[in-house]
Amino acid sequence: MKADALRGHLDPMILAVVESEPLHGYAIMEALLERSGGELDLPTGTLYPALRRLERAGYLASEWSTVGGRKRRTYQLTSAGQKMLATGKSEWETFRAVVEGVLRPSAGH
Amino acid sequence: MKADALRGHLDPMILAVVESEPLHGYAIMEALLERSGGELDLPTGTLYPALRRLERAGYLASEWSTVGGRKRRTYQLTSAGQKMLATGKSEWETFRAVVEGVLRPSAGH
DNA sequence: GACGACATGTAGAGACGCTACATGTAGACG
DNA sequence: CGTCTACATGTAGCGTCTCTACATGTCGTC
Repeated sequence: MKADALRGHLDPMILAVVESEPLHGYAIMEALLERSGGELDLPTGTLYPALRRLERAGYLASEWSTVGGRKRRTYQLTSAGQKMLATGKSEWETFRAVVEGVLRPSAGH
Repeated sequence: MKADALRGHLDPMILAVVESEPLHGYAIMEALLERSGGELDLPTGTLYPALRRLERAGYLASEWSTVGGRKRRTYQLTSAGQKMLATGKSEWETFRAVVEGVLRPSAGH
């Protein structure tokens, strides 16, 4: 999977992963890896800046904690984030319909 | 639909449109608009550079003609372009599975 | 003591879709 | 004749996001 393909689609995916429960960065990485069937193995240079961006935008809120001597920054979805996630899901459906409408040999060309 | 969403997905869409018949730039724009149900209205600053990029990469070949006093550059798919289109379609399926695996409330979270 | 898993982060590069601009023809309408 | 819309192609420069590479540190195990 090419890197560029992810553009603009990563944000809702991150939000989706923390929807049911707050997670810290590393756990978000693992969750994405698992939910994607091993396909989505984000480098830290992608994930952490994305998380900060989402927090700055008000979609996530973070909190530091220490577990087993390791510091964790745990992110949870804000109410704005929930709305954004819903929007993102809806936009994904649109996008998907657009791509498939173009890609599949249309009914009558 | 956000601009970034398109990143990395535009190329296969363009190739798909010229698969069945060669088209010139403006006609490709119209075909994309039609196949996408009016959603995909590309600005010329996106389409024309993309076409040149695809030609430079060897996926498209172009030829000038004049129709009704207007000059047209008509693009057709090369054999490399056909392969690329097949790859692109396959990658789209993967990508789609990844996004939906993450986005939809997973079976057991 | 070294290594792998856990955990977070920054700096800089590269790619590409967008806005805005530039150019020109053909046909319709008043 | 002048203006406007559709047709038709193109470039310059911007902004943004993901990536690579690097930096730092803990914990448990061998």
